[in-house]
Amino acid sequence: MRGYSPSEAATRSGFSLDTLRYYEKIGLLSDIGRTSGGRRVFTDDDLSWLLLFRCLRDTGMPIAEMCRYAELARDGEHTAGQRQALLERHAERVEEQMRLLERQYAHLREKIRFYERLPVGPSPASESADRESSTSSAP
Amino acid sequence: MRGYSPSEAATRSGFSLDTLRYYEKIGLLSDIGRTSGGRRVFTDDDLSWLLLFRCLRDTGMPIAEMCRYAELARDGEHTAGQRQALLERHAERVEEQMRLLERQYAHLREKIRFYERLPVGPSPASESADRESSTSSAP
DNA sequence: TTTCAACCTGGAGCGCGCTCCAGGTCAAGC
DNA sequence: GCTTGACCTGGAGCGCGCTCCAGGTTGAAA
Repeated sequence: MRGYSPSEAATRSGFSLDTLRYYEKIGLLSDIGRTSGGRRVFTDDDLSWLLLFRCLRDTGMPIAEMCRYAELARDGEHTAGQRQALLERHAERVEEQMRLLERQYAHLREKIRFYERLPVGPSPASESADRESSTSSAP
Repeated sequence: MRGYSPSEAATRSGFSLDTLRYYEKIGLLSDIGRTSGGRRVFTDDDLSWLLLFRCLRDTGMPIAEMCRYAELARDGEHTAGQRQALLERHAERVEEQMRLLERQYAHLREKIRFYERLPVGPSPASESADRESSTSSAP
């Protein structure tokens, strides 16, 4: 149950100092402890919240929805069902995101293979042949 | 080699009409054909560019970099190497993105399993036990 | 011939998620 | 006691990628 300085919390969570302050300002983080002098002190608990937020942001959840989740958590144990549902909906979106990403990655790889097959350097041979489909400047 | 109306190009590419116009304005698309009356006519070739842009956007490439790619393509066959390199760098970033997404998806799933294990509804049993790690309001 | 939806242009506006700044305070080390 | 760097606040600004708007034109169908 140690306390972490703002910069330590920043490095551990991967958020910038400004972002941590911003998150507190908009109410995503709340009740962050302070020293007598007014400096923030982050607990392990705060840190695990931050890691969750890191997860949710990295998977594309908008901040407004994270706020909703945090709010529910603050409202107490009886919102557990809603929180679970929220995360499950998000997980589904993430799955779709992963499928899309994989599809488009395959597309990208195909494109790269097109270049790999290309005759390289100053070989005066086929230009404008073995294009992809059409006859003009293909991507 | 048919021609497509703007709205057809939009639905086929998944970009909005405004986005297509925007892409032309910033020079990402160029030399889009016009009717005598000034309406855009998209060719199959334009469409395949759009599908490539769709791929690159979906995988997170910034527009500026797509512009760079398009510019290189316009500069002719001799930039093929640069274009290939650009795509390969991007593919590497996409791979990292996929790894991160998968990691965080696992994290998210774990979180959800935490809720699934939770005693549900008005069972007066353990509250504030079987939390994740600490003793206070865990995420 | 008239209608009307689809299109055109230039430019302003917006939502998101930070990021930066000025001007000040705090506290650990010398 | 002084220095110095980490921290504080409120609020403005920014970069990105569109999105919307006003006001006008086009062209296919009825």
